[in-house]
Amino acid sequence: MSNLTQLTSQFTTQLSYADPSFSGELIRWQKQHGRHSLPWQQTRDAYKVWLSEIMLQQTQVTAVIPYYQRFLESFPTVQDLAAASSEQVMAHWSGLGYYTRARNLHKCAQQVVALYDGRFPSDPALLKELPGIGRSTAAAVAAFSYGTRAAILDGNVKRVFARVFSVEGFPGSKPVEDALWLRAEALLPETGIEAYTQGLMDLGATLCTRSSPACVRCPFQQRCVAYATGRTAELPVRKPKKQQREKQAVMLVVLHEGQVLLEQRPDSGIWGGLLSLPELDGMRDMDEDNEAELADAFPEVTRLAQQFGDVASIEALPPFAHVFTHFKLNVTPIQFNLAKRHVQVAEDRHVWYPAQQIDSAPLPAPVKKLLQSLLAPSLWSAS
DNA sequence: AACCCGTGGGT
DNA sequence: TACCCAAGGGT
Repeated sequence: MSNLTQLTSQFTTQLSYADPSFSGELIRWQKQHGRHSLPWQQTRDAYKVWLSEIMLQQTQVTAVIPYYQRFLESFPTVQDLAAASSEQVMAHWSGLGYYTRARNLHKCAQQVVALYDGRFPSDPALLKELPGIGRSTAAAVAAFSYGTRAAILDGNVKRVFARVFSVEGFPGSKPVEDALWLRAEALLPETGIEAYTQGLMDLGATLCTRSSPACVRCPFQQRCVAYATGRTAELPVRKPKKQQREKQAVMLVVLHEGQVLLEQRPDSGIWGGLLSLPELDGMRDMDEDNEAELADAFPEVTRLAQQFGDVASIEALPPFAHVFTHFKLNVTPIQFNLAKRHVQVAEDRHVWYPAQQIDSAPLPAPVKKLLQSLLAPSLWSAS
């Protein structure tokens, strides 16, 4: 195939995706049936739009709302966020997951202040260069804040397109995603980008849901190939599953006079940049013989605890499991009550944290939950 | 290009 | 229960 033929073919393909009636129907539907009173709507403040879009990455609306409100109360402007300490930002994000988002959020705020005098650019190409903003988030921020004509492609859009146009293949794979981007660009309306973009999200979130979609109320019922062929349950194609691994960790709960010993985790890897409980030798791959291994670990973990002070008593706490997207972590917490605390070197990653402040500490959700149950107010005086 | 990165809710 | 997956980005 000649280069010219190839170009012509691509161009023709892209043109064939275009269909003004698609955006027209969606915009009409969004204005009448879409969502209009989410906390980050009814504003064109790019800071608020951007904050909501970052929080909503791979995260459901109901989970985001309280975090969004707390963030705005503590950091009303991008300048406030840029000036905040890293620990303040991480503490506000604690429990929301994907903590790289929080570090990038902080970096992004600082860059917007330094490079753009606190005003987010309206050009998606410039937005995409900022930390934590990819192609889809850049388009959403530009569209909602400035009315810029740009295409999003999130999970909602992938699901709607996969069904309406019967797009085969896992939407996360490169070739399928490329094809979906082509459609997303081709279907953009000439005007009304805000209602159109919101409409794609609303349709996917409220009607065209993963299971039992409300096709009877769908504006695209007439043109939906998956509906016509009874394949809404098969599209979009599921992610190919791979077998999950299990890991185990022994966590130390070292207590002394109402304070608990915490450890700063590295920026990369699981729970990056958060505080957490000290662990025995990191997280280990699970083998068949983990009970024996745990028994072996007891003297080892005791020696570790003795680095921090004189151990007065030891108590095995109930083990629990935490399931991640890609592995399952079995945690064995062991409590050490210290009679006397050793002096710490200044630059190590350990910190004594007051039990009263656990609620606002930058901790992973399961660790915070464990400490909250353990360090209930009535027990503060215990050790 | 495929994999890594959290948590909570739904089925 | 175990599995799926949600307003994705970084590497």
